[in-house]
Amino acid sequence: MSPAATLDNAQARAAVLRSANAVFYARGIAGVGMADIRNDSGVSLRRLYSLYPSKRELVAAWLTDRHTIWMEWFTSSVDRCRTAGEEPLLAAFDAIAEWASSPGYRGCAFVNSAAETAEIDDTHRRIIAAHKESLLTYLISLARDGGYAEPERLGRMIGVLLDGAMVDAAVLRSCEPIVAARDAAAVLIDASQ
Amino acid sequence: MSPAATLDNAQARAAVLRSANAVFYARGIAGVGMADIRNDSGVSLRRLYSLYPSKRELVAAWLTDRHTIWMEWFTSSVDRCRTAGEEPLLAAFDAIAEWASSPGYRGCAFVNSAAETAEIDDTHRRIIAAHKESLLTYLISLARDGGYAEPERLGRMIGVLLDGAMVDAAVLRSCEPIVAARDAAAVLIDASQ
DNA sequence: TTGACATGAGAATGAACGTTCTCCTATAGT
DNA sequence: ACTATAGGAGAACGTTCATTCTCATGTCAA
Repeated sequence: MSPAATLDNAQARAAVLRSANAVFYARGIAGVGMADIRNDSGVSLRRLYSLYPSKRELVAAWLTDRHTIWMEWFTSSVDRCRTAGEEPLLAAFDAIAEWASSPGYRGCAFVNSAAETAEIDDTHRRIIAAHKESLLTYLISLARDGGYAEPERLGRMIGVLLDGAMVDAAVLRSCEPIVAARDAAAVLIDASQ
Repeated sequence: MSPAATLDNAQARAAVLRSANAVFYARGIAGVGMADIRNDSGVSLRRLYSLYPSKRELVAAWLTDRHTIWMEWFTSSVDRCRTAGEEPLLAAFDAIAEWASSPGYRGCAFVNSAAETAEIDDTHRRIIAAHKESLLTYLISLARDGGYAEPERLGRMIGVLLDGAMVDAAVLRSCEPIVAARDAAAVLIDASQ
């Protein structure tokens, strides 16, 4: 099959997606060329195009991949706090706060990508919307598990707060909006007892 | 001085900014070329560059201009509802909901611009952050005028909700997040009585 | 009228970038 | 060993775009 020295398709795809994740998030889709992906991943342009026939398709693959990665990170962060006895719906904000404090934080990759009209097509838009729907579904399930009144309503309210927190923390380069959002979430949760 | 048939600098600037506002918001900064601005405004490239020495400076002028325009629209919308007897902090969400229902809605221009790393520089980022600070100041003043406990805290919570509502309405192409945000704001306001 | 200057229309320049192509190496199956 | 094929390196192509330049026109002050 493949020689030991080179990567098989699955390995090459993984390398490309890893680079795409780093570089698209850091510099935006329009700010990254295919040559940048090649330089970062070590996968040649030729192979890159054999794996992903166009930049659009690479972006779609990246968004899909990032959805999985992000949701795994997010749910496991919440889980960790849940087992530590914290209210999961509040733990969500702690996870975001920790992320926002880390170097290179630029807000939500999906929101940022959606803002780049020139680089985004309808396929991308659908992936992004599906990601937000998925996040909402998860938050609603947390609200349901918590036994609150009107879990769907509570979950949606928390969802708007979370997105606002991610965006404002990036724009203002501060965790203060996340603190305010968490604070608000606590009030909403109290009111849903 | 200037011939009657041509525009003086002030008129040309106004025409350029009007076009910039339409086209940068609709297609993003990277999605618009200087030639597009010329085509839309009728101001020649040469004059365009004599008014704004670079695209960066045009973008900065647009952001500054849009801040003024948007804040005027927003505060007057809130005022209109205030005189109609509605709680101003809730009227804010109604204003956003009406905007989001109008054709061409693409979320908050400042958030979208901040997401375009490749096109945005530090000057732009400062204008954007100042806009959000200004919005926050206004919301806090509304909370203060409403006589609520901890108006700064309430204003900041409403601010995160508003931004989340604008973003999510754009991403999901739905007013539902705005409704959820308004709903949450009502609970927060109640809790601040 | 004449010369200095502003302006418009749009061509030219130079860089960036998505995508394809060429040349060359190395491997795998025979 | 021999050929067909995959893959790498990176040049080449075609386009887009910010920015500048040229040429032609028109205006104002004298």
